Amino acid sequence: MTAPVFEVKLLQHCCNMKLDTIYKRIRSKGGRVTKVRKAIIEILYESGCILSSFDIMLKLRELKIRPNRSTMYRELIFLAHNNVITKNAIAHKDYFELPQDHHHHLVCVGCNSIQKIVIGNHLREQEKIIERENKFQIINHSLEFYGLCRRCRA
Amino acid sequence: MTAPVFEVKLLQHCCNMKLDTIYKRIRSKGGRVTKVRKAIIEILYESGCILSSFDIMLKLRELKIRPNRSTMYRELIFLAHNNVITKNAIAHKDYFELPQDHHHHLVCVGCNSIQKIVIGNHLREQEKIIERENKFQIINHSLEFYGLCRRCRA
DNA sequence: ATATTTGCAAACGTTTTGCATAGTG
DNA sequence: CACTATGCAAAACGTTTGCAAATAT
Repeated sequence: MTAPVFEVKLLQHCCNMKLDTIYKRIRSKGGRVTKVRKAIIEILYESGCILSSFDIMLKLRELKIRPNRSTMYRELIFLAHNNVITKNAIAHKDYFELPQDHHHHLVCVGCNSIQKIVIGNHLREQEKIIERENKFQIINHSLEFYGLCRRCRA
Repeated sequence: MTAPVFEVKLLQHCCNMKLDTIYKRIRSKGGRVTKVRKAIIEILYESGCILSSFDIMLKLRELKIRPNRSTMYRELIFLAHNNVITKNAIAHKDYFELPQDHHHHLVCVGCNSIQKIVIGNHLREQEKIIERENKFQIINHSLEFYGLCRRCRA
């Protein structure tokens, strides 16, 4: 019996939504497309990867935008609450990304870098069984692989 | 094409090691089997499930053991560092359990309860591919399913 | 005019630290 | 005796809150 072949590939820029669609959604919820809010979305859009609150704060600084910490945290809550970004707790910290095709993360325990990977969504089948057997309604899952990235292995 | 059938079952008490083996390991590392340390291990052994630092503190209180917070945190670090317990960060908090057969967790977003599930270790195959394709050496992974438990669904 | 967004200061919950004391092998 | 474990106080860390002022529609 041969092991099944899973598809594995890297993702680059691959947000599911256009920026305009995102802004429209914000306005449709009664929100305003402010400088900070817009910048956060663009930072996530440009980077194409998962970023911590702190990462985002740094990138805002690069853009000469210096919101108060609480403002930025509130923005992130607002955006996540309105499904404009997704929130993911990894190792005591919140990480954010724009909605994209189903994927998971490789977390380097050496340098704390996080990279995306796409593996076939084989958990979906298992989720159905888990829901049935445990009478537990699954909303989402989080799967991270911890290890050493290429640089840190050397 | 029929969906593959995955094995799903609940775990109860199922630590891989006997308590004596654990104590021996601690002594072999130059550690002492103190009151607090022993109690923490027994609490995890008895409960058979994953517990937060806070949970453990509460259970210690039930046993009339009231260590300082820092003592307990240091114990948990010591035990995890010596592979007597495993540490798992879920939603900004550390959770601990005794080493046991490979399993994952169902995290209820309603009541924050966490239950164990065993699913066939299908990730092992994928891990090999991920390691090869990404030149990333995987040490372990963490997989949690978030959703609503039976009680919270009602 | 009204609601949303912001800054500030202060608090939160969890975890870690430094240092002196107590306890154990 | 030398070393490990503990208590205490204080800090670190990421995040959240209340409230008043500023801003946008």
